[in-house]
Amino acid sequence: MIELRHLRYFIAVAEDLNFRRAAERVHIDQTPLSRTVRDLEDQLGVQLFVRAPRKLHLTPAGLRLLQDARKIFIRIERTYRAVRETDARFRAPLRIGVADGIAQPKLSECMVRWREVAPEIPLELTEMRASELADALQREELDAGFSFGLPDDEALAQQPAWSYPVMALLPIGHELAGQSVLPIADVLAFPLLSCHAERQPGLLRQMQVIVDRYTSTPTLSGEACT
Amino acid sequence: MIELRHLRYFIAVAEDLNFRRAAERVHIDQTPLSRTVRDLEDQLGVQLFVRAPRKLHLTPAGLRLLQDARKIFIRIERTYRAVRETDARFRAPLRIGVADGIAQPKLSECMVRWREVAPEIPLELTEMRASELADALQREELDAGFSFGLPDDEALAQQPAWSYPVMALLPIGHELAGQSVLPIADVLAFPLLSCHAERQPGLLRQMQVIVDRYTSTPTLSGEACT
DNA sequence: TAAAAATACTCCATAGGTATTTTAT
DNA sequence: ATAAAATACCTATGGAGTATTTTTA
Repeated sequence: MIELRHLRYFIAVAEDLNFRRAAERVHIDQTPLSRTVRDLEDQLGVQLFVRAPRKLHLTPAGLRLLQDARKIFIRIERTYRAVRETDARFRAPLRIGVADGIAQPKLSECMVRWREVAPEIPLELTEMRASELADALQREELDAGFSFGLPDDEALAQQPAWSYPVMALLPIGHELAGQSVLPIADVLAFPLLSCHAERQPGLLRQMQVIVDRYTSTPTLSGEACT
Repeated sequence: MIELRHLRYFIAVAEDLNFRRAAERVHIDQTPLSRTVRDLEDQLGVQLFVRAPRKLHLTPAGLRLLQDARKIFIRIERTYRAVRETDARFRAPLRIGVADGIAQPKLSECMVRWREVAPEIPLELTEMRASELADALQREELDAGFSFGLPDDEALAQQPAWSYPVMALLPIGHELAGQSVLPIADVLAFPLLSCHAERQPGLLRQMQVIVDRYTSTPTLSGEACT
């Protein structure tokens, strides 16, 4: 079977037209070089060199092989480079930002699933504020992020990933305490504690939407998602 | 050093996504196959497969290598074919026709010289009549030929290759015998034996030219070429 | 005779094989 | 229990080296 070794050695001899010097170039002895070139000729069934005692020269077939073999090596090297580049691109960790105090259980579920789907691609999670997350995405310092929703921005795509139930936290003696499911309107009749406007702007916005919807439409009476 | 062996084995595994079956395809055992693919990965410094216990799949870099490696093998096979064709074309013997009883010493001189100049291209000499030679050249069954001159023909190119001295063969007691150099006119005063009109038409034509020139111009007295 | 390639042989590196273990279904 | 790949170890092919011969300028 013809191997690249054969072609490497052949090229050296064809370029030097001298077995001794060619042998030095490829760091082997003249003997195995001669033998390997001869082996190549046998396998091709073609004479590549005319071996005159003092002068060696290529046959037309040898010239053809020299030209093509050089191109083949260039192609092979290019392939190795492309493969390494592809690897580098895909082995870089997927950089994910987490903002707004996204709950950990969901995230670890995601990470477990990721390991099943693409174990060769590492994940890099970074906790940050929502505004920093938006900036980092803009600057392409992140590949994706999780947050409770960012202000609309043409340069950012937002998709719902999952949802949380809205819970009411009440003092023990509160008149609404004890019911497992509360109509939103009932809850909104009482003063509420807002979340931090700087820290969880997305969450605040979502809460605001709910409050607005249920307080400006008194006839609405459905239950909140449990 | 990465050899074609590595790429051949890699392609088999990448196509089957199963080391066992791939090993059968390339007629080796699963063990050396695994080892060789691993060796390829080490040399490239790139992971080509994701080895999950029951399912094997390519990394993006592996996919890239598969695509490129296939093309490389196609290119290599094409090269071998081109080299063999070049060889076949140039190794075909040079077909030469010899007619008109061309003297052997000159021909063997030519053949010796040819071996020096192009030992890898064999010669194929064929003796034939001059008319056959012309036909064979027309039909491209010969590459070249030697003769004493053929009738002019647009499709044939004729070039003087060498010349012979003209000798007079005389009976021992002849009045002209004994002189080492004879004026042509003296010889032409006697009846001459012509050569065979069918066998050596070219030679006959050349002799006729000489006879015509020297008998129609009685004042001419120079010596023939010695 | 000197210079270059081919021969004859020797050695060892490594390609390939056998037996076994590991791992997850 | 089974199936697939990895590990450990062994064998032997053949790639590479040393010494020598051949051949022609």
